[in-house]
Amino acid sequence: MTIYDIAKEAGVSASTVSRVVNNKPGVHPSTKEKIEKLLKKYHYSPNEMARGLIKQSNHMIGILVADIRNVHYTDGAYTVEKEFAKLGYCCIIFNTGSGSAEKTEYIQVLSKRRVEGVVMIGSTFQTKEVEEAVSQFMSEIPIVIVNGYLELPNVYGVLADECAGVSTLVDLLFSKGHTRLAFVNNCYTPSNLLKIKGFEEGLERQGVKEKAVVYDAETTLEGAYEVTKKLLREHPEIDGIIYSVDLLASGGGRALLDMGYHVPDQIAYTGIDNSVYAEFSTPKITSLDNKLLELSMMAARFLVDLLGGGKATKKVMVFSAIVERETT
Amino acid sequence: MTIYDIAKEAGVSASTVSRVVNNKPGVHPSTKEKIEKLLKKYHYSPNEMARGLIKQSNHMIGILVADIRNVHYTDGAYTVEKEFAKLGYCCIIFNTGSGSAEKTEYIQVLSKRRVEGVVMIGSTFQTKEVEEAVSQFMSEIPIVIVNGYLELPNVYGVLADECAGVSTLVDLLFSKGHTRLAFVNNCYTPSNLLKIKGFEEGLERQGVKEKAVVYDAETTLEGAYEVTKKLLREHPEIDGIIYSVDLLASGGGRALLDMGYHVPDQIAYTGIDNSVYAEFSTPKITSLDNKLLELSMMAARFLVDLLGGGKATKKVMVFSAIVERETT
DNA sequence: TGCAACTTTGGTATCGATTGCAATATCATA
DNA sequence: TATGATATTGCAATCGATACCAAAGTTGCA
Repeated sequence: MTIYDIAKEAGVSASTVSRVVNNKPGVHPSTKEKIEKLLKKYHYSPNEMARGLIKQSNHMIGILVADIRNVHYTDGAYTVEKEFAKLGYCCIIFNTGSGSAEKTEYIQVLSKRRVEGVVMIGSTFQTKEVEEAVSQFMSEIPIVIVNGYLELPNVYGVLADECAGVSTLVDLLFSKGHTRLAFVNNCYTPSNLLKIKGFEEGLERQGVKEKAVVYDAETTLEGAYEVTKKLLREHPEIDGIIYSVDLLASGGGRALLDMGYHVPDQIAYTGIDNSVYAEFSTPKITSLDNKLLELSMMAARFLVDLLGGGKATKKVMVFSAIVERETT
Repeated sequence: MTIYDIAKEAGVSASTVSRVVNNKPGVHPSTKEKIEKLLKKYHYSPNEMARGLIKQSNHMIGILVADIRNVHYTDGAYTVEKEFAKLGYCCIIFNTGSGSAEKTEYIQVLSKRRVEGVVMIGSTFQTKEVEEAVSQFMSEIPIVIVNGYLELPNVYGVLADECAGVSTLVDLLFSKGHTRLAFVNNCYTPSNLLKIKGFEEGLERQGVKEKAVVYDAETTLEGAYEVTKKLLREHPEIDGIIYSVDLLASGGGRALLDMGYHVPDQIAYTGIDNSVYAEFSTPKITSLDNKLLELSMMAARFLVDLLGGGKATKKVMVFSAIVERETT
């Protein structure tokens, strides 16, 4: 059912039907009523592709999510979606994974779809390849990155200050008397590099002169378990561990228990992300809440403002908050 | 940058450029090369709205998710998304919430967007209102519902057999010597009604004559906590509880602990959904895995087949599996 | 050289809407 | 009844692509 079908049956022109569909003035009440009746009868639903084509605007935005294993990220995506659905926008969501190749591919797809704005969620969007793809295919529309930033005129960033956050974790551990700290990392994302930086800065601020102890682990419970055992074998003096993600902290905590350590007196540890792992592990894990949900909400608001022709801050850093539980 | 801009600069017609863009034969190699150079130079990206309009197909599908608090649902949505992204489809995702009004609204939105297929995730799509909206606005495209079904020619269902599942939970409890059972329900969704039915059928099969004990609780840890206490005050004989969702089981379990019950000897309980609550609560909760991820994957495959002109089973019931942990 | 066969290219209609302008109808007033 | 003002309506161009068909150009062979 097109606007022409309706027009023919009503004995009017397509223009008139269009006016009725869009509730525009200048249509005789009786004509309007007749047309409205037909619209209902045939459940007419305007073709948004055609409309988008002529209007040069389709009320679609794109959402790219880097890591769907992180519930905060997916929740963030839905937050953005809800915010835009309220405004009558459609969201095209792609789960890009952590690689750059897929990301640039999806950037091109979104460009072809002529989305009017994009929200990217994840620190892994902060790469040269993404930057290039954006500047080539998306230089005309506003882009807001959650937990990332690119130095381009149309890109805005809403980031957790993970560096500062982790250094406050160091402070916390020191304040509880844990001064020989180690960091267990899972992978070298921009975000994790900041965490390590925060770890080192925290130690420095506390006057520690030696090189920071950093171990690598697989992103699994078992990986963390093994690495934690290895860590304490090689560095028995360690009495505080910061894990780059809660998952690791959960697996590591189990290792500590099995090794007979008393938590948190003898050894304390924290996770990062304040995920379900932190909340539901035994013992419950002290963690750093990056407030990704708030960040996503802020990103959505920014994009809304930008689409409305308004301004937004180019780069916002939000402080993370420590959620203290039973491991410190 | 449109195809005409490229054509003008190359000194050819739009038709020729179109042929090159779509890699169609019949273009002289030298012409082709010249055009390709320009396409790269200007980062030409074809307007998919225009393309969709003329081609009468835009490679978009819609995903409606009823409940984003259920991680399995959101995971399911991403599973579907990934499956379709592989095939070059775009997914428009809407989080509809549990109400019917929003659902019918989003069905209309998807219809205007001319999506070629839809996946709905959640039992709450199984309502009269949704059925009507679908038959009015979406009778021409294939729809697959995860955990739901509608009696319409273009609707396909992939469901967990929750009724059978819960009755096997009853069997499990009986086999462990727990014969005075209660069911704690959170809300009366079609899915939960089936669970209750399974509960009653299970009891009947085990030869229980009395009326099944069913309590209602808010969908919160605290709600389950309170209701569990009330339940055991009013029915001290109860020695087994099935909670309609893991969240309740987690909260209820805490109440049992606080009341001094010994789990699972004195009283046993289970959740449903096999969510993080089941896995991470202490004690770890025995739960029913509805295999929503597999269901979603199956739904995606069905829709792919249907879009490819193939057939799919109208309604598939998948057996749920008990994941036994520490509470039974 | 002439003609058929094939390759390459362009013209034009089309998809389903919107929109400015022109045309017509309606009405009030002189 | 004539006139101008206003209310309705339709025409035709447009958005950015695709696709069929015709036209032009090229090649091979008699």
